[in-house]
Amino acid sequence: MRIATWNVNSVKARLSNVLDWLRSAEPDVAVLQEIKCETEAFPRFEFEALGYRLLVHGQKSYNGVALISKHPIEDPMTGLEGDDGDAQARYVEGTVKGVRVCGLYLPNGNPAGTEKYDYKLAWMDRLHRRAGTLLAAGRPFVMGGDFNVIPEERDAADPHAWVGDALFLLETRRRYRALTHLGLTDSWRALNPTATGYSFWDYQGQAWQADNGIRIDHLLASPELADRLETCVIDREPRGRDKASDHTPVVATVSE
DNA sequence: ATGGCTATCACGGATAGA
Repeated sequence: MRIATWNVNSVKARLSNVLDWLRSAEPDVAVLQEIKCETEAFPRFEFEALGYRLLVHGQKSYNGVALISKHPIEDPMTGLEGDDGDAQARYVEGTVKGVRVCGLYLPNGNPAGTEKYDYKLAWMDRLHRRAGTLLAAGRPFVMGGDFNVIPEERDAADPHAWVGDALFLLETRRRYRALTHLGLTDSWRALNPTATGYSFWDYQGQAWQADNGIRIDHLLASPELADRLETCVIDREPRGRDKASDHTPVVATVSE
């Protein structure tokens, strides 16, 4: 079973690129971030034509996430618990073939020292609580998405450029580490322990051409799922295309 | 580098991203 995450940066602007990739990579399940459209405006037909079922949680203009699956999606859920006043569409959850798949778009948080950063940290605390709840259930799950967290210096081509940034601040990384300390496994890092790999390259400054990237898109596997991990790769191909998203997909394979 | 690209909304330029 192939599980993917991809921040597409607008599902409408990226439609042909996303569909092309789905046809070639054939993930069983994928979580998409920054669809940037309302739920009703998601290009449902085009995805269904490729055999995908959809769980969409959108909003106008910004954010928006989706879970797409070749298999039935059971117990669908949208929104991350813990703040009834949070109107931003950043979280979706559903069970596919016995695996609880969580798709998330973690707040960017810049600039640090503002309410935006406070929102990011609070959101991470809520995610931590959700992970604890799922761990207590004892069933396999994966939290995948754009975490907007550079876990370590080696996850940035130019780590000094990120000092003071909300993606790399100690408080941010500490909270990410709290998730792994709960027992979640960073799938790509676990299977590529000494490799360098990035999942995002800025549109500016020739970042892609210079491979000046950061690794911020992650698939965190629960212990039950980590035992089944076979491969995890960052697929750089879509990033090199015309009209590319600034993120590229991360794909894990788990035994059934 | 004072984020020098991109998408959205809405039709100019602000807002957000990372």
